[in-house]
Amino acid sequence: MPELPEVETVRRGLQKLIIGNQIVAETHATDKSFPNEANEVAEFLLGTTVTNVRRRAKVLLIDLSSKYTLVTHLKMTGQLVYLGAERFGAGHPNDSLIGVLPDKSTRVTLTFSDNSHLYFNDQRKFGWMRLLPTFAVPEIDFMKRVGPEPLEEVFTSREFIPRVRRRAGTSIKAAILDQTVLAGVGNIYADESLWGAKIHPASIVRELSDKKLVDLLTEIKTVMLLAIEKGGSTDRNYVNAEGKRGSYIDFARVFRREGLDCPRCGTTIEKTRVAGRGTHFCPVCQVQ
DNA sequence: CACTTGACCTGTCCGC
DNA sequence: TGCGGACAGGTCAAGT
Repeated sequence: MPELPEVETVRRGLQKLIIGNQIVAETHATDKSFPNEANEVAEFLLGTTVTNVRRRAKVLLIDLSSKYTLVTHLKMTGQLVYLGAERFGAGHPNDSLIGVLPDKSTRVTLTFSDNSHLYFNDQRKFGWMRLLPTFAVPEIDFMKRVGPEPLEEVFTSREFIPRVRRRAGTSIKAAILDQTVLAGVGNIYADESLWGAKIHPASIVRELSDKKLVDLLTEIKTVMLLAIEKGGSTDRNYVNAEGKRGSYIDFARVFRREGLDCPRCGTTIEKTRVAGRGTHFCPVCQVQ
């Protein structure tokens, strides 16, 4: 599911909902979803309060007063949903995509002292949640290897171009999906950005001019900002911290629009496979 | 080293 | 309505 804009939307929601909350209980379905030992949980999670909610790449970081951090990767179908005490057991209000929680996809449940809850749901079980000392978070393999945040103003084409060019022999789509090149781009925003920059997703990196790569970085930043503004994309499972959908998909130009008209030139959008992923593009305005 | 493919899981959709 | 296969927003290990 979630790419940078979705995780950022969840982060913003949780920041409003759980900062200052005290955690009083934790349960998990399997050790794969939450591998920490019970004694670590008792010592560094239970009784602590949430001090901050951060994001790095597609990883969500919930800092605790114990100087530990709950590190969560939602992978394809993960959700972090908060339910206030007044709704507990009653399902979600309004336009939520979520029914009564916990449900069969619930992997981890945190209970706060006011009897509100945070649920980590994950249909496909690819995601995980781990308790780590806050200082140790940057030391995990993923954090050591992951590239720069695309929305940092200091991240410009000066840095982007040499990083993409390390993947000279592969497709540009594979290059920008590579989290060590830059952080946070996934399948939806890769397709959307490449359309914006008029680059065919299968173009080989070494064949692309620097100017094209400059355009691409501009598009990545623009698309990510718009997607955050729209609360992310709900293609299937994604919901924010309140269980609600994101609406970027209504503004998508190519993603999941195969058979429809390109909004720029009117040509029928095609779907193919690039870098092992379903890939949407306009065969006329996105040239190799 | 650079690059590609399959594996991890469950659910849904599509064609027969 | 049932059944098999393909596919789904991410990452990693293992293969070439």
